[in-house]
Amino acid sequence: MFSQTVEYALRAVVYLAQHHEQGAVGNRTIAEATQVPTSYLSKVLHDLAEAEILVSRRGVGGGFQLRRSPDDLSVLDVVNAVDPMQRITGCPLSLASHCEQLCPMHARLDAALETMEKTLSESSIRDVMFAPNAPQPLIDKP
Amino acid sequence: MFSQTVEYALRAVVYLAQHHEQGAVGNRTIAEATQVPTSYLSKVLHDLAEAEILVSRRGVGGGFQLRRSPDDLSVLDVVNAVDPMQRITGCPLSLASHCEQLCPMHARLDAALETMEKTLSESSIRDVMFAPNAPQPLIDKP
DNA sequence: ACCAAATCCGATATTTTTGTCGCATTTTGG
DNA sequence: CCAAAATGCGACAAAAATATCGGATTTGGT
Repeated sequence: MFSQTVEYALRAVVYLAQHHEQGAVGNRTIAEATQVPTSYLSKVLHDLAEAEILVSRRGVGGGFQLRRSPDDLSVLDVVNAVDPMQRITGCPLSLASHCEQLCPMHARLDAALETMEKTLSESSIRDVMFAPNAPQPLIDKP
Repeated sequence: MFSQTVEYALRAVVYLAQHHEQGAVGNRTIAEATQVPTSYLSKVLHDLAEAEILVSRRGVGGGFQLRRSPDDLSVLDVVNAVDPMQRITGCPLSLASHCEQLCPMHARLDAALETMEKTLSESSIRDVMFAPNAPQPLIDKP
């Protein structure tokens, strides 16, 4: 249901949130910490930078960094940056009389998508970094 | 978010529910009515038959038919037959301390999946066939 | 018994997603 | 100014999802 790419992007963003004070972090470092293939991660990070979620700095001491605070960044923002949620807006069969109002079949599916979209938009990155009596993302020892 | 295959399977099942009294309906007929590629639909129908959602009868006058009533068949049943929902049960990174309890990041994602799964399981095929002031699935004229 | 209608099923093709590689470009420090 | 560290980026490779084709098999009617 969630693509591999979404999972990777979330790992990277959460990692950067955890190391926010450390300035820019290189692709290699993030890849190792998040167990994502290095060369693929560089693509994902690039997408996140294009979506203005990360800032990238080239050259020595460069790397990636969160552009906004983890409080102002939702999980949905990250998802949409790499693998945008596709709501059902028009009739997939292009039936004329379904254009204005979807049939109940597609309406239900879209309602489910809407709920999920809402849940993701209401979860900030900080929200998913800490929870009582639960381990922290990416960190083995509690 | 929903695969093409899920969309096709739902169209077919709803079509068969709409033509429940007519006995078995051939692949060709369903494909035309639902605007699904004929040869691909035959695979999807086969999967639905294996999942015991449809009965298939070969030979002259054969075709596919719902095995259960549309009231006893949920959207989730159809989804799981062709493209099973994958919940997040264990830590995708295999972190030892996350095995018992997921970190909040994965916990939230899985909660969203759980909500969607619940919604789909609570929607019967009959539920998505009719709604007040809405067109019927697959049928252009209201 | 034979023929035509229909699913079954395996092989193959196409497209998208996921992943890899190498080189160009940018930047800092000596 | 040069070398090393880092991203940018385009081309390529592999895997999975989607789609097509053709023949084997089953079945009912004549």
